[in-house]
Amino acid sequence: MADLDITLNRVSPVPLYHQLSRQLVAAIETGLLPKGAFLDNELDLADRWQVSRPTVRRAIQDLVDAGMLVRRRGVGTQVVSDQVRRPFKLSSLFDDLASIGRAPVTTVLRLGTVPADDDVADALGLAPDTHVVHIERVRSVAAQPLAIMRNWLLLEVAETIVADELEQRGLYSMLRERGVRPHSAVQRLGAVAANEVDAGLLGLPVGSPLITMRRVMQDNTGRVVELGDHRYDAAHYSVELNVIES
Amino acid sequence: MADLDITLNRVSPVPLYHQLSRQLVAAIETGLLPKGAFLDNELDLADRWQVSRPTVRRAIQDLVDAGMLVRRRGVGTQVVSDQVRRPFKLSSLFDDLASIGRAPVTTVLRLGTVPADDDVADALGLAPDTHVVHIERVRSVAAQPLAIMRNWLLLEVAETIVADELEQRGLYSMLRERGVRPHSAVQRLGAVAANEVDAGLLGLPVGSPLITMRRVMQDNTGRVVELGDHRYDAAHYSVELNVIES
DNA sequence: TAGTGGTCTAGACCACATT
DNA sequence: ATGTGGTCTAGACCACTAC
Repeated sequence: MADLDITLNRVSPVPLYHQLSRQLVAAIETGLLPKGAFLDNELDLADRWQVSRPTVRRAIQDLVDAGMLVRRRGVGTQVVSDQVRRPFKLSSLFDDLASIGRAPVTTVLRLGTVPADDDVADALGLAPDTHVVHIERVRSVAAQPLAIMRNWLLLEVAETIVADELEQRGLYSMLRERGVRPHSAVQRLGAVAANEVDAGLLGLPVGSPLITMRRVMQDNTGRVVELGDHRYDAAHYSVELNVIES
Repeated sequence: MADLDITLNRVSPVPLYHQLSRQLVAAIETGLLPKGAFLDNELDLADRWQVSRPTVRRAIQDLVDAGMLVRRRGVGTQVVSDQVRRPFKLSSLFDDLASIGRAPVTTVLRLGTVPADDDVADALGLAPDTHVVHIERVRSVAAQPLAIMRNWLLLEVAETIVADELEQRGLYSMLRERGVRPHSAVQRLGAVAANEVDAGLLGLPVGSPLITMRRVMQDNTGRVVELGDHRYDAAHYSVELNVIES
């Protein structure tokens, strides 16, 4: 791996460890560091790259967390995978589909302010009947509906949302623009047989298998901002995630 | 939060940052650090606990990764959730069920050596027709079958597995005993309507919704050890995961 | 015995948010 | 202007693995 050349810019606002980890990822993806290869030890790397050992360790740790490297005490650090490992991020289906090169179309079925029912109020931590913004959308690719997306949002972050914009972008990017910084979400994945309503919206026979995803999202101030209840046509959608032992 | 008393054992083999993070988790779960509360700043904490600031930061980072704390530069570190946040770990269904206090029963339907078909060989990175260990099990709780679990494993790690033991323990704990240290897995979740075979095994009508989970597991040497193809009764099972923005 | 990663320290300077 | 977390350094000692 000695022929791996790393360039660091100490003036850049990008942290050194991140500059390092990006270039390591690139080296693995291009095959310059093939599967099974060992990295040099951390002290040598720190010396060669002219950074401290903690900085080297932090860069390596990012790749370990992504499942691309394995460290073993007394042995060394080794490339375990040359696949692109996509972490399971806080993203919308729109982003998912757009990123795989297909052109999704969104139709807004409902958009308006409604009193929260008990379930919604409980999930968002509001008093029952507090008014919230309710959105219902259908996502399609190549005229094939793939997903029904139902969301309930705090009034103060969503009241300026209009349907036109929702049909062009993902909900999360609109929220970010309004100052909401998503931090964490609890998601529950399950499956159901399509009822009449959902089957009709998706153009499927009643009873077709659907993936259900229910999500409660908090922003970086700890405020619960969004409840999502989505249903995906299981014939055309699945969820991939990487799990790393910690 | 000044009344939070932390005790550290510097002789223990448990790292200081882990001793700290465990006690912070406990303080949050017992309500001693309620939702919304701020931690003192990192320098004060380091001084009070008589550890260095990097050690404090590492302990806090573990809780941030678990979604229990949020850090904001210039502001402070705040408790966002008093929920028990279970990370999505490398675990088997057996562990899941056992941990919620129910008593699962495992029935081994098949256990033996078979030549790998193209799909299995490809997933495990073997030449076609290499022999592998194939296992098929059904998991039940209270006489209700919940899951069908089909696995294919490398001969060298699984050839000593016997059915009796499989009915008492999770597969992963048996692998660990044989020196396999699971490191990462790629999982794909989907849904299907039950076919005749699976419906029969689960005691459900044909067409009932099932959750499918396909998993490829690597150990800490980068070796692909296991392929799993599992089906869960969606009426009785779902998958919960936390997603943290990074 | 030699070499590796794992943990820990005691500082330093900076970017950012708030007052 | 002040206080916060974010980054980075240059060491140290230890636990584990392999030979």
